[in-house]
Formats: sequence, structure tokens, C-alpha cells
Amino acid sequence: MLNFESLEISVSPTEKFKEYLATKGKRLTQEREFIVTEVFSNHEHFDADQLVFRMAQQKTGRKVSRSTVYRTLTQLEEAGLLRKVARTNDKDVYEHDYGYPQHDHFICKSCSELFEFQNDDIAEILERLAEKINFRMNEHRLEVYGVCEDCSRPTQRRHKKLDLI
Amino acid sequence: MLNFESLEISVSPTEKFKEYLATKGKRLTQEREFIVTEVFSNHEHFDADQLVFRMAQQKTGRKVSRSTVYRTLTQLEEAGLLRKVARTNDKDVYEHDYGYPQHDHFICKSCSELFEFQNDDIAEILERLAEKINFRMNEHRLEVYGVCEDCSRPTQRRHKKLDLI
DNA sequence: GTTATTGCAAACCATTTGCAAGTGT
DNA sequence: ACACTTGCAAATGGTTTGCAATAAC
Repeated sequence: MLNFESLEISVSPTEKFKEYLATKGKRLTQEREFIVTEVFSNHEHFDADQLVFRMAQQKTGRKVSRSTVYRTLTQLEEAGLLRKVARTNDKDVYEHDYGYPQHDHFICKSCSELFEFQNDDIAEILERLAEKINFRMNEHRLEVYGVCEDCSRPTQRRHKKLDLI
Repeated sequence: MLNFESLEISVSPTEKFKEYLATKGKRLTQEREFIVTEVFSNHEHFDADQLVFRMAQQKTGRKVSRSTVYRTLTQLEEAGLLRKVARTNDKDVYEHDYGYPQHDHFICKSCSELFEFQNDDIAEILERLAEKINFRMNEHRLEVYGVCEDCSRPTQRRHKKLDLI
């Protein structure tokens, strides 16, 4: 939906993470660096499991345990680099939240695919509503459920990920 | 936010549930009836655990197992009587979805309280966006995070539910 | 050296499920 | 009889955690 490379990012995700860790007296270890790099090498949404798998595929010989992946994902979220977008098949799904504009998702109930969309009006409406009840709004999560174009086609259905189950 | 009794409901939740069950060749057992009644006796949002607790409190002598509660909640959702609104403390949170207008929630990060709001413009915007990508939209879930008025007050804070943890 | 971090295995915990006994028609 | 249900206890499965060994500064 949006070209990552075209965005204005003055500091690399790794650098940003290091800064965050520093404020907490924590270190940017090899493992953490490996994880941030892998996470930001690809824009797809992902869950912990998929990330573990991707890292295992790497030929670099570097290995990171599942626990460390979980711990690091949490920290990346705290650092404002990632955010949880949804829950699919009982797993938390993450996406980049750094150098990436606010947006929401259409979620296909059939194939679980996520489709991003961006609309400023919604945020504006929310601002107004929040103000009314003196709610200090930080962020929102909007998931729109339905069936995507591909899965709506009666005959030639595509990416039926859920068929695997 | 909205007075339940004032809504136009021609068929009782129990009746509606019975109808749904019938279409599936299922029965409205004592247990299921007990659960629907309890669920619709109160408008607060709730999770499975709280419901189990509420039912255990009842002096009626009737008991329903946790499994049955879970199974029935799922069926009430399928019947369109309940819907999952959010996840709080790793638990699915339900609310009535029958005789209750579409709405969304402000969720206080401090006390976990949910504040409902209703806005038709958002649904309208979504319709337009969905149409663009030929997405057959069914429903949406919008959670707005932030800090509620009470929790914003520096000195006299209220309902700090999370302090219990 | 001291403090943070990792990996492993075990623990957690909400939710689901297999199954034998029970219930509705 | 027959099909659906229940409750129990056990399983599931994503995520978290205790702890001894290891790495960063």
C-alpha cells in the first residue's frame, strides 16, 4: 500500500531501538539487533511464530530463542517501533509502527488476509468524541471484518490460507 | 449510555436464542436458558470468568460448568445475541448485541474501563472505503485507547482496577 | 566484576475437547 | 432408542517466567 523506502526516517529502526533501550539501562545485544533487522527487512504483518521461522531460515548461523523473540517483540512495541494490529488464529499480529503512517485494516474472514487503508476523517471524528468525555486519546485500533474480493468470487477462489487448518 | 428497557425488542433474548438453536437442531436446555437469562439481566461488559462467578452467586441452586458457559457464549455469539468487544487482560470481553445499537469503545489504559460511543459517520466512511476494494464488509471493531477522565485526575484517582494485579 | 541477557524447560492460563454419564423427545 | 448435552478432567497452544550459564560494559 505504501512504499517504505519513500518515507522520511532520519534514524534507523535499530538506532531508535538502541536509544529506547538506553533510556531503560538496557543493551542492544546481538540477538536484539538481529531481531530488529529481520523485523524491518519486510513489511508484511507477522506473528511471533512466523518471525521465529524467518529467523531460523537465515543462513547467518545466528540463532535466537523463542523466548527472546517474545521478549524483544514486547520491547519493540514499548519502543514505539511495532504495534499489535490484530489477533488472527489466536496469535498476536504485529506491524511496523515506525516511519509508517496511521492506518487501519480490512480483515477477510475467509482467508485472514489484512488489507490496509488510511483515512484521516476517522481520527478526526474520534478526536471530537474523545474531547466530549474528556478522554485523553492515544491511539486506536479499527478492524473491519468481511470477505475480500478474491474470496467473494464463487468459482476461482484464491489464497485460502485457512484451508490448511 | 443507553437505556435497555427503552429499546424495541419484540422477541426476548431467550426466545431468539431458542429460535437460533432450533435452526441448528439444538435444544434450549436448562443450562442454556439459565445462562441467557443471567447474561441479559445486566448490561455491563463481561468475560467468561465473571459470568461463571455471577452464576455461582445465584441462590437458585442451579449450577453450570465452565465448559458449558464457554460453549454457550460461542453459540450466543453465533446467534447474534452477543459479540466480542475487546480483549482485556487476555480475556475475551463480551457485550449484548441484541436490541442494542452498533457502537464502539473508548478503553482506558489505566483502569480498563470501557466507554461506549456511537457514531454513524464512521460506518459510512467504512462503507465507502470497502466498496473501493470490493470488500464485502460485515462488521467492525473499533477500540480507542487512552486515559479516561477519572484516571487523568492527578490526585483523587478512581476505579484503578489494574492496581489489583 | 557487576548487571543485564539468553536459552531451556517448566509454568501459566484462557479456552477447547474427548468421553462417559445424563437428558430431552 | 436416538441425538444432543453436560461436567469433568485432560489437552491445547500461545505466551510468560525461573533460573543457571553467558555476554555486555
